[in-house]
Amino acid sequence: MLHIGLVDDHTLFRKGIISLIEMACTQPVQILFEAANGLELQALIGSATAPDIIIMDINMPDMNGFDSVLWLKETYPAVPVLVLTMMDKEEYIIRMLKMGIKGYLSKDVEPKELGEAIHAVSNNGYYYTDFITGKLISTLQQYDEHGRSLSPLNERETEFLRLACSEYTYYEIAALMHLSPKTVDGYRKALFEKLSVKNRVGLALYAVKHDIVKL
Amino acid sequence: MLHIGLVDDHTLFRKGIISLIEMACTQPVQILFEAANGLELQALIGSATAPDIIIMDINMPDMNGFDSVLWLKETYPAVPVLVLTMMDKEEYIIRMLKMGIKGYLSKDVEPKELGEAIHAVSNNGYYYTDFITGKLISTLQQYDEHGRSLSPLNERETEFLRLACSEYTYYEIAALMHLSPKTVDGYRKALFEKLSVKNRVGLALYAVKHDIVKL
DNA sequence: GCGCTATACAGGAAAAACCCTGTTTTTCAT
DNA sequence: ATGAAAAACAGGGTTTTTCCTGTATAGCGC
Repeated sequence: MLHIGLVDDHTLFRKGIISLIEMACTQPVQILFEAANGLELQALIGSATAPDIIIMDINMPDMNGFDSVLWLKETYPAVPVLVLTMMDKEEYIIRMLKMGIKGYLSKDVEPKELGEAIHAVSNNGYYYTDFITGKLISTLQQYDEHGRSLSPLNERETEFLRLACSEYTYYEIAALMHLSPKTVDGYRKALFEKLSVKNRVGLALYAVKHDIVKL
Repeated sequence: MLHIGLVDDHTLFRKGIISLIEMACTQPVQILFEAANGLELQALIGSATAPDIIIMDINMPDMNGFDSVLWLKETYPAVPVLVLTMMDKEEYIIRMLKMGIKGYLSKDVEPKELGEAIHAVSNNGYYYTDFITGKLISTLQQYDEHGRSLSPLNERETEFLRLACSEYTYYEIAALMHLSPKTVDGYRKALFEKLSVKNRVGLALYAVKHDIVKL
């Protein structure tokens, strides 16, 4: 018997997945718990035997997939996580892989593949598709010919970018960061170059797109 | 026999819904077709008898829910549409209701409610919950004491806002809109007031937040 | 010590954004 | 048709952003 924990904020999606798993799986499975977010997961996971696999979404209210996996790795490091999400941004996959998830699946797959992924994770310990491999390669290609990383921003730059997504003037941002306005001016210029944008709007949209600021 | 058409870009979600409908429905149902977006819907709907109900998502690639409903109302005006989405923004609901959809359901409901909605639409012709009513009321409250609308942007303002979320200067935006830079200046000022923002970054973030521009 | 790199900082200037006030034109309801 | 509202537009000003070039300092490898 395969014990599954399911973490996704959309009830209909959860129920649909459960229905599919129960119908399609060759192996007998049992849904140990359903959680709408990380907080519910924390409350529910202790009340049963540890699941053989946790299927996890990323975008969830209150406590998202990243924080949930982080907590799981500290508290239940042995429980494998299969991320099932429609977010297919490179950064998300990379970030999740670094956290030690065992598989990453798009919601845009056939039920058959979900079944295969579940069994692969429980039998082999992992399930990575060509899709993931492709994303990883495209990430590697985000380094320029000098081997320098193009996008990873450092602490100060990230802080500046966050503040640039506001109604503060650069002068005010400088004060908030305890820097000279001229230094902030340098940051702006450097980021324009790094992120290939031409003005502050470009910075703001980049930050939103890459979840450096949340809306 | 109840004939259903399903339009949603996520395969797993579609299959899950089908599994749920087939298991839970008291009445015998048949899934006439599955489409991943409006284009697929256009291609598939003619190849079968007209469905008794179409279940439709909003966020879809290539051709979204709005355009799909628009097309349906022109081509198959008699086919009722039940919108099933996770987008619960007032503007979306209002826009869809104006287009004449027969029901609006969040993906965050119990399967039971989906079944009820399907039967209500096919029997009574519509299914509107308290959730919708609440959203409608909160929309009505978006008018100030003078009865003026606070947020609904008109065509030109929306177009301007879209262009403001770019790296064009206001001067260039004026040219693109065939207006004087001074008029565009007026738009900017008016929108700052309307949207309670202080600079162009505020405009851009508002636009993203309200899905006036997509990232 | 000697380069190398990253960070913090300046002067100066041009461009763009921002913010008033006020005029003309278009639209539209009665 | 006509008066009110909305849209388009200007003059002219201040502030902010953007973009140069160039300097000082601190850390690090060898």
